Amino acid sequence: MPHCHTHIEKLRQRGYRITPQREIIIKAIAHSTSHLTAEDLLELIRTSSEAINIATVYRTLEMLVEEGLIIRSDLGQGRAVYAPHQHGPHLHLVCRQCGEVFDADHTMACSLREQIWEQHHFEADFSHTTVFGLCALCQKKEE
Amino acid sequence: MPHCHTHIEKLRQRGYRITPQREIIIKAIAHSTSHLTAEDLLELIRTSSEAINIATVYRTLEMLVEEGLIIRSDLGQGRAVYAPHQHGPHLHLVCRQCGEVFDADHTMACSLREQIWEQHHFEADFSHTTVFGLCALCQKKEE
DNA sequence: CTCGCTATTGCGAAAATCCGCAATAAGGAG
DNA sequence: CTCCTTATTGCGGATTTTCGCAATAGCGAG
Repeated sequence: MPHCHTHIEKLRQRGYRITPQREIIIKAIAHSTSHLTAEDLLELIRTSSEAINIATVYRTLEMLVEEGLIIRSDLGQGRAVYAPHQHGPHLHLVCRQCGEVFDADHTMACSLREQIWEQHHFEADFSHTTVFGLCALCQKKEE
Repeated sequence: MPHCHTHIEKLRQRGYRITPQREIIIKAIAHSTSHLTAEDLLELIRTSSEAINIATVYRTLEMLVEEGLIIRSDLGQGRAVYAPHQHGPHLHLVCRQCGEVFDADHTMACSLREQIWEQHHFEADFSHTTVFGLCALCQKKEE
């Protein structure tokens, strides 16, 4: 919630036009504490304001992902979830079991980035990479 | 190609029924050298044999992923690609510009996996993690 | 404040993916 | 080999996500 205006300013500076639809979407996702599907978001918006076309929601989400303001995770099952990216770049640890998303410092990936560069001349960007696995809780449940 | 029968045997032992459709799909994907979408696979199959329903392709792919015989990566743009798991797990380096996919040795991520474990008790699985970035070619074009 | 360029929206339709259900067939038992 | 159980297929249709295109509307210039 304190980030809405920062985000909007950032987008404006990068040459994006600030439309009412974008403001609404940005506010809604910034206020959310957990990850949302595009449909969730649409529902949220519908209650508080004019309906926004679902295609616009998808396009805005795609843009926000590209600009690094939110993150998108494909959790399988043909559904993607979106979440605010409030504390700067980081890795996303997504639990395969419960779907929970944890943030990890992306600087841990520095040496890996260097190795990839040396071997493939590929400039890897770990600033919002999604890593699947099992969270501590679900590991216990497995036994 | 040498793995088809191993795969089929494995599935049989795990209680799956071996249908002609499954054999065809397993052979097609095992023979492929690169990543395929479900549609690619359908096309491949159509040329050599009876048409198989696309839903069956998806269901078989999902099952093979669950059984760990193939891997699935979401490369964004609403498309998933599937690849044999025979050459061992690997990282997917996806170029943001041209969309090309490169494979990298996943053992490079070992130390990162350990760090994540120490800091978050999260059991990360890098066996088919997708890393976005810029490939060597597109880096040159950027200048 | 008005004008003009062009980014953005909404709409309808196309893709991609998944799902329910009846019909079929794999594989074990006899 | 035949029969039975039930996993699997094909089909049609639902859902999720994307796309093309005409209409709309930000926002910078004047």
